[in-house]
Amino acid sequence: MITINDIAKLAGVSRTTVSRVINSTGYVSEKARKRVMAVIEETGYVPSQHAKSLRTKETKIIGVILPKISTDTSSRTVNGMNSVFEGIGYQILLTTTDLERQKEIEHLRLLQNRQVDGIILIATNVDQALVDEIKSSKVPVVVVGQEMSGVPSVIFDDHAAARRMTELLIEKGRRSIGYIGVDEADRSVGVQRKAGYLEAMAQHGIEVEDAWMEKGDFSIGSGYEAAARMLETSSGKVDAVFAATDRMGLGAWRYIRRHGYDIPGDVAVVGIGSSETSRFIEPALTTIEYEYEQAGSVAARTMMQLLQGEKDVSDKKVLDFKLVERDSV
Amino acid sequence: MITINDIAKLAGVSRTTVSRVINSTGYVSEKARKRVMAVIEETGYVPSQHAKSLRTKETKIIGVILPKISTDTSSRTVNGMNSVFEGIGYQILLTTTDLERQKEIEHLRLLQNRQVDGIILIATNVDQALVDEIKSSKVPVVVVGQEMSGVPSVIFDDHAAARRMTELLIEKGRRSIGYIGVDEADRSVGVQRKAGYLEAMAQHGIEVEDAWMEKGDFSIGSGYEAAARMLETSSGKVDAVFAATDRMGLGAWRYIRRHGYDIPGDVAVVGIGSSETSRFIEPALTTIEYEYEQAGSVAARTMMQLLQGEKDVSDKKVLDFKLVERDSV
DNA sequence: CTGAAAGCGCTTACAG
DNA sequence: CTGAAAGCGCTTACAG
Repeated sequence: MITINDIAKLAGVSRTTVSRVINSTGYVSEKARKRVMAVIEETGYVPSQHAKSLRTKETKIIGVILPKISTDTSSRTVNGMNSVFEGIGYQILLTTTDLERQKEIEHLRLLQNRQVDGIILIATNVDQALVDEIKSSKVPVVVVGQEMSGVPSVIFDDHAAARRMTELLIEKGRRSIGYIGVDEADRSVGVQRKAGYLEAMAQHGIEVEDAWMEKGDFSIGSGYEAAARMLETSSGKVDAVFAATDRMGLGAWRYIRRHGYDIPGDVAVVGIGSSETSRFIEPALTTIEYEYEQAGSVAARTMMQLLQGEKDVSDKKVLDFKLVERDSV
Repeated sequence: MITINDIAKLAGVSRTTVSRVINSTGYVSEKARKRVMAVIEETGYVPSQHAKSLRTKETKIIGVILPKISTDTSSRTVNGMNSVFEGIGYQILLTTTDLERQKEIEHLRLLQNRQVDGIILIATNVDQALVDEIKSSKVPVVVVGQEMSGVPSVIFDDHAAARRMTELLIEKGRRSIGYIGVDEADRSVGVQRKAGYLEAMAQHGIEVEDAWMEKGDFSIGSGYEAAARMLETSSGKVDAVFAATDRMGLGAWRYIRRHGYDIPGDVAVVGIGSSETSRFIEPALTTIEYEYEQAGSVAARTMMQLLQGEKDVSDKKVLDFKLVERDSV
């Protein structure tokens, strides 16, 4: 392996000088710079990041923890972050928990050991253990997708989005609106969205029946099952199904079509997330679109503020949403 | 920051001993080990990977270059690699080129600077510049998805898969089979699949008309456009469309349905890749399923062989495929 | 404008 | 079973 010492020797200067030309710091004569550059070019030398980091305590790497890499959500968020980091010489180190909660904590630790400069976590829960781990982190952490008091977070207005969607359904004349939610450990999806739905229903004086409330686990299959239970127990009384996520909405959509109901004639189906498949099916799913790219870039910019030691970094940025009305209502 | 020296002092031993208990190497008395462990526990000490790597020249990190993170293909491949690496203490550093070819080379360089132990590249082309970069790499490189002579690669049998699919269409009585391919810089998708299609056609004595051959760019939209051109110029003569990828197949599917044709009554549509959406639409798309998880795990295992300096690592592993017949034929 | 020297936090022969 | 010392490849005051 070729090192800074080799370059120094070949260029006939000290390694201090080589370091200076590499980093363009301090004074270096034009002649020395030229010679060093030439040698670097010839040899294809690249400085060891480890040695450098060991000295400077900086890695220019931001660790990103994703729940799942295969989703639109993840890729769009990462793209948003990339757009900010790329220009300023930062790199992203991606890890994925594959939806295992325990791994969020594990990866938080692993990334710190790798000496990343900061960590952006796309969170799926607000467990106390997670919050504790974040608060005791040596490096700045920015959370996306969940609100955590005292931790800089970028979130969507899940409550308002769900309320708006429910109102659309009510405007369209639906009254018996079933809801497919998820576990409440996920505050954003499990709690906020449900609250938005319930609030809209209450405001319009519609009493929500027990049989209308179902729960899934984010998967398409669980949406299918939930729709089945809902339509069986309330014996076809439901005239709309609101799924907290597009994937579960897709499952519900499939159950409903398979069992001879017309969408939206008999039952309307809506989701949240604007996935590719939701746009593609016929009738296309009405959904809420979140600006994931923006979430990514806002998170990245927040991280940079933290890294630059800015004091007044607000610990909560709420992003907008857009209602996308399609054929399923 | 707390270092190995602090631990040594607190535990009343030398840092050599601390190093030994951390890495479980050499002899350490039970008493010393206990004391050191206790101190590590209390302080929450974690060794600096940079310092460690600087000494050992090992990082236990494998860099992975993905063309796009949002696809099923990518996530399944990464999962396959994870299943191998997780057990043996290796971590994955993910980067994405977002389909820009130049970035494959750039990332190859960046990862080497980060001193990863090896690089797995999910390749989209076999440009000479790329091959050169790979061959001059300081660390082992394994390529997935493209055949590169002299470079260990894991590939699918694209030629056989396309031929098999074409034969299915012919068995079903189709004769005028249109083909939507991609640029030939991509040997696997652009060249091999087309060759398989052409071979099957030739073997069955069907002459392929110019108007049946179209080209797209992997996107859904390009499949739509290609189908449009195909059905217009050959004035409805085509009775099947074979798209080299599911996404383009989806586009074709959409065009065909929108223009009043029945699938599969008037036109059959098939793809390759087994994407989620392809399964979900009605009629569901007939496709080829590749074992991406297996590709990932095979690539990971090949990497480990390379890292362990094994001599007889075959530089070409060809994976199987499965024909998934659904409603679109 | 340039270089010698110290030091970042580890591991690993070597000697005991 | 244990420790002193050298060294991995850099950067950065400090002195000239």
